[in-house]
Amino acid sequence: MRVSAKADYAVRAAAELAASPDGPVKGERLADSQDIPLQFLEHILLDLKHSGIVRARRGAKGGYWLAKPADEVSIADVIRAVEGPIAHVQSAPPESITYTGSAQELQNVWIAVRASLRDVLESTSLEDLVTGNLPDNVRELADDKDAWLPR
Amino acid sequence: MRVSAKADYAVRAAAELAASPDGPVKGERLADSQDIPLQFLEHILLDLKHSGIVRARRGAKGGYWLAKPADEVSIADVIRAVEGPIAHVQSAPPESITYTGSAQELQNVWIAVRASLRDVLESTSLEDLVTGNLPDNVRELADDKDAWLPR
DNA sequence: GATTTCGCGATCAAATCGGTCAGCAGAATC
DNA sequence: GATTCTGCTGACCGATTTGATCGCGAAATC
Repeated sequence: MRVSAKADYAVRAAAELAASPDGPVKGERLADSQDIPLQFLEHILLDLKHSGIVRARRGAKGGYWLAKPADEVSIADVIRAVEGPIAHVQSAPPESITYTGSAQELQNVWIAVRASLRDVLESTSLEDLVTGNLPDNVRELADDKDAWLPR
Repeated sequence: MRVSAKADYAVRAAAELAASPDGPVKGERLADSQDIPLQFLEHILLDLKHSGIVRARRGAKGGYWLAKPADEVSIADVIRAVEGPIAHVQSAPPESITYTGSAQELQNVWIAVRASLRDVLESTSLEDLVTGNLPDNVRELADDKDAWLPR
């Protein structure tokens, strides 16, 4: 249940792209501005490219840019591009697992977990992220004081 | 963002305990009924014991039982006992991370992610799980047809 | 054709994951 | 009090994942 460095980096790089007016942005600039190891970032950007979130051109004047408008790319899209499915249990999707005995209802819980993650990550676009205009449901969750307490 | 085998096992074993009328349940029976490797399960049960969720007695007539009523133990408690904090980003709690530039709002998103996970896992008790009587918010999420679709 | 920048596979050290082994420590039974 | 049962615990293990780095090829620009 943790967010990997890779996913975190990916979202930050994508945000940086979303905030840059069109035209290619060099990998190095992304790495600098978000303090991400350049060579690692390049692999991440490659993943993003493979899943159609980003485009790239080489050579001088080359760089990366978003393949779609920033309001059509969700944070979930970005995470999936680098990490695969968002909420797997034992490496299998929750809808494919069945439990026996007293744990029978557990599948519903994992489904609910995935749904609640999606509610946040799917509804927040890169544009929401860079403008600070988070969707109401997300803002509500983040504004709850208890949400900031560790456990 | 995945649920480990350990966490899955832990919840299932705890559910089995919650469903068993008091009196110690042997590790072997838990392992059998939930199809978990016994020796691995014993480590898990030890974690649960160390965090005060379970008690145990050795020897003949020994076994494990819940230290508290099943409606006072949440699934979140169980997961935390074996996996540590529920939603860390790069191994750090989201409230301790600060982002710069275009990613400044990202912290709020991670906080919201954690909050939404808590909404599900904290509100569901072992009793809810074994009776199938899931909290309304959880049931609502699980009943959504879209929640069952892979992505 | 020189330079710049991405593309991508190979490699790597360290950590994590899922699990087994073996031996010790209490509790019950005889 | 000896035996048996069952949990307690640390050591260990192979495989995978994580978080990178290196090196070289391929495109684009000048």
